[in-house]
Amino acid sequence: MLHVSTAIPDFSRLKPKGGKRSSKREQIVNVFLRQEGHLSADDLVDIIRRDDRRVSRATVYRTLQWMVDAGIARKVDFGEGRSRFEHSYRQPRHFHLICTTCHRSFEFLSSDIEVLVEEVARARSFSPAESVVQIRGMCEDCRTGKTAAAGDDGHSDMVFARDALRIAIATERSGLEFYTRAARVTRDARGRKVFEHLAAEEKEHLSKLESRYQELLHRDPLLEARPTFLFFKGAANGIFAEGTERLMQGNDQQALLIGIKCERGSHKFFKKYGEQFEESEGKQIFLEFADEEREHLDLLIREYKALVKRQSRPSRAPRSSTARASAR
Amino acid sequence: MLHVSTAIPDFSRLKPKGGKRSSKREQIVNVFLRQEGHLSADDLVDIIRRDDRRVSRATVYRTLQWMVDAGIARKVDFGEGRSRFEHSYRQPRHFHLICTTCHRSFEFLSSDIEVLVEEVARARSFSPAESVVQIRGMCEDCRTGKTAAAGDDGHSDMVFARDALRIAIATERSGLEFYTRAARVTRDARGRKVFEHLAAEEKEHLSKLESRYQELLHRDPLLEARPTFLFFKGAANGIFAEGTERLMQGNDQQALLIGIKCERGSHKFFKKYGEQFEESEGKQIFLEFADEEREHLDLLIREYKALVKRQSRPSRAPRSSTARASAR
DNA sequence: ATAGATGCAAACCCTTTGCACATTA
DNA sequence: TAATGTGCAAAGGGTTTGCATCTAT
Repeated sequence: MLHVSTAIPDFSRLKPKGGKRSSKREQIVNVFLRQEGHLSADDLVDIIRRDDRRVSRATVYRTLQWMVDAGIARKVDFGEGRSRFEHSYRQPRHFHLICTTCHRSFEFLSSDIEVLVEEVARARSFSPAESVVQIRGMCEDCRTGKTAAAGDDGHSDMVFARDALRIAIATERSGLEFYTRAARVTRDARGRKVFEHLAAEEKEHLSKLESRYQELLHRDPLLEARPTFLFFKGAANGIFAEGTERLMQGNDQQALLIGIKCERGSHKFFKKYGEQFEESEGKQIFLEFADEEREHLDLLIREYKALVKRQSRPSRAPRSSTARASAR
Repeated sequence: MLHVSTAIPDFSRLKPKGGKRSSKREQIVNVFLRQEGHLSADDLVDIIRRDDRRVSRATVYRTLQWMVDAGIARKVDFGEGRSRFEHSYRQPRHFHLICTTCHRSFEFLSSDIEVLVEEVARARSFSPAESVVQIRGMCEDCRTGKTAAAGDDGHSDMVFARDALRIAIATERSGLEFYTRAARVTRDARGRKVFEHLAAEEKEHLSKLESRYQELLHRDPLLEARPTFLFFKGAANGIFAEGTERLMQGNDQQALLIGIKCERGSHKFFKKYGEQFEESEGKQIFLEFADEEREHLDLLIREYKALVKRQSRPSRAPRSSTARASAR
């Protein structure tokens, strides 16, 4: 039901230490890459043997080790007493929901959990290399007694793109709210104009993102119902929301500074994750969004500098100190 | 270096299905309970054999299984290809930092991570039974090349009590801030008095908690430097902070409602965790704190009802709208 | 020709089990 | 006595390895 990996990268140059080409290894690698989900060594042996009976178990084990070294595969341990292997080229580290009844596993990413994990590690002076987050329990299918659609989940690129768009849209919305309010509370005419300009841009880009989202849904009408893959709550809701709240308490200069801080946080976040992901529509969305935030950031910085310059001049505009009692 | 388990519960009645008393099993259980940290079956065999050569590996495995069934031990899998076992009577599920260099492991608890994990599970209609969070990397000792103090960390009850106190103090502080501000913005005289009363109570209890904290430090001067075990950021900082912000936008009635919501959240949180923990000073602190919050909650509810009643009467008291600028 | 890949079977590691014997209720 | 615990050795499952053989460069 879920589509097969589309863009298989050139793994031939990924050889760990210049191994030789060999038909068997390539065969095993190809079969592995064609599979979705989390395979045990035995699963892979079975699948390989369907095509070619004369492949030894040892070769499969050796090839799996080779793939791990080459960065093609990642070894995961679900506590079953044996290892499983998943593709590692397509996406960075991620977390798992593991059904202890049907033994299927489902992937998700959570920047929020990652942030907390990093905080814990820092607090304990620990250098984290790899984090394992596994939620074990019973999946919906097993609970409701549905005929579990065989195989693992193997999240598709489209779900990834959908979630990336949702996060971008949520961020864009809170950015729009921020600039709208900033424009309202800014007294300096030029500053207000900047915020109005940015609000207009956010609005335009928001509608672009929304139509892109619709277009995605059009490609797969069932897409919206698919389970969430990216849990990026903090990023989607938090970055601008906090700034918006702080807007009321500051002057024009501070409003610009808050905007700068928000855009910088947003830019860094989307860039960081965008770069981690492998080639995919979701990655594109993250990187494009990072670029847009960067542009806003640059504009805000320029305006901030200009404002400081203007204010430091002797003939600076008089500051109004009336705190408007806006609708409360 | 870290103290040995103090209050070993009566595990003789914890027998899974009425097993018989036997010297060997008791011997193994006692040795296990005397150890700190995460032992492999082999570790345990070695230790047992130091006392008594005539204990078979099979018996140790069987006894470990028995302890898991009895709730004395918990099996953990650190992905080493073998199981490890930790005490399970002292604390509920927790997470691990695992040093892949020296193979020691360190425990921590994070309600914040737990909350996120539950959110993910809910979003994917998954019934979580058990969550595994492992941060793998390099510990401070290995990074700085210090002579790693052998053995695992085995967090002590005192660290637990210290962290429980810290969380209680942080919550108390933000509660104090909440009531102080609530008293300032409340127009209704009786309502104001309630908030003032609660603020005074929080202040008093705060100083009690602080002196208890000092007393704990006095018992172990190095305690403050020990690494954090409880990461309860959201609980410590979040519950009242949000309410404090919302205070400004509401009327007296809403202030009471916000207070009720905060105290209820706080009470539920401390009760939930307090009940999970095994007998210890930390558990006591959590439960005592939960009780205090419950009292506040009840008071607030009574006051809220009284206020509603008064306001619904025709001859209601005139509202004074003077916001007292109390000592700030 | 030579380094590396493969197949096979044996070895390994951790863990469980069958069975005879010992211990406890 | 009946039920359960223990030791020993064997078996089990997953994985690795030694070695002879094969295959690409």
